Amino acid sequence: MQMRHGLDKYYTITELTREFGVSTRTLRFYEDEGLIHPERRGRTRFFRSTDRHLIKEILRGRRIGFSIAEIREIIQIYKEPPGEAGQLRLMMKRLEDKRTELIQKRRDIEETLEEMSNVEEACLTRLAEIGVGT
Amino acid sequence: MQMRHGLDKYYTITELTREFGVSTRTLRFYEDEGLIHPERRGRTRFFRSTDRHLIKEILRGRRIGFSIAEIREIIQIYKEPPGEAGQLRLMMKRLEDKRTELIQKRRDIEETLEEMSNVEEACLTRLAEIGVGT
DNA sequence: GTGCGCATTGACTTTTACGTAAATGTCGCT
DNA sequence: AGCGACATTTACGTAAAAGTCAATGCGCAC
Repeated sequence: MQMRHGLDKYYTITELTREFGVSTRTLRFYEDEGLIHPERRGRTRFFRSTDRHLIKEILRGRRIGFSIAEIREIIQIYKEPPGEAGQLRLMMKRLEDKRTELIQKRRDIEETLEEMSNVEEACLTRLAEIGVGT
Repeated sequence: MQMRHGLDKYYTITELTREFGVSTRTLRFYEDEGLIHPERRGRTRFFRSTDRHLIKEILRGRRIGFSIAEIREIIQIYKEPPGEAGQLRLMMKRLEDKRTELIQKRRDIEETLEEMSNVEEACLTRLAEIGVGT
C-alpha cells in the first residue's frame, strides 16, 4: 500500500526565494539546520507545500526574533508533542516564559508605534512651516 | 552664569546593570557606539538620569529587534530633528517603512501567541489524560 | 554535442553584539 | 601602606545567520 500525494504542487528553490524574498543560500541553510526537508531528484531540490508552509513559519519566527534553535524546537513540538508528563510540564513552563517575552515585545512595539506617530506629526508640522516659506 | 543641575542623581555603572539586567560590558559598548555619554570623574563613569532614560530606550529597541545602527539613528533624530525639507521627507518615508515592519511584527506576535494558546491547551488535555492514569 | 543558464556544493568570509581574560587603576577603610 | 571590591582598558574570541566565491553538474534548446 503506497501513499499517494501526486497532486501536491512542487516548488523550485527559486520560486520560493522569489515568493519570500530570501536567498537560495538561506533556504539551503535552513535545510542544513534540519528545519525543512525538500525532496531530491538528482541533486535538485523539490519543495512540497508542507515545506513552503514551514518556511512561512520559520520566517515569521525570524521576524519575531526567535533563533534557529528555538524555531527548530517549535517545529519539533509540532512534529511530535512530548508524551511524558514531566516533559509536558517543562514545556508549558517554557511556553509561559515565551509568552511573557512576546507580550513585553508587543508592548514595546506599541509604545514605539505611538512615538513614531508623534515624530511623524512633528515632521508634518515642520514641513508645513518650511513649506509656507517656500 | 553656570547651569546648575546638582540635584540630578548619579548612577554608577553597576547600579544600572542591576536595574536593567545587562552587563557592564554592554553599557560600555553602548558608550563606544556613541549611544550614551556618561560623565567621568577620573576614569570612572557617572551616569545621569538622561543616560538612564536612554538606556531604557536602547533596550526597548533591542527587544524589538532594532540594530545598534538603527537605534543610533533614532536617538539622533530625537537629538536634532533634520531641518531641511528633503531630509524631512526622506525621514518620513523611512518612518513609514519602519511602521509597516513593526505592524507586521505585531501581527506575527499575535499569531504566535494564539498558536501558543492552542499548544498549551493541547498540553493540558494531554496532561489530564495522563494524570487520570497516574 | 555544445553551449547556456540555472542549481548545487563546500569552503571561506562577514557582520552584529556583545563575552571574556588579563593587566591595571581607584577608592575607602583600617 | 595595604587590602578588597569595583572599574577601566585593550585585545582577542565567538555564535548566529547568512553572503560570497569558485568549481562543477544537469537539462534542454539548437
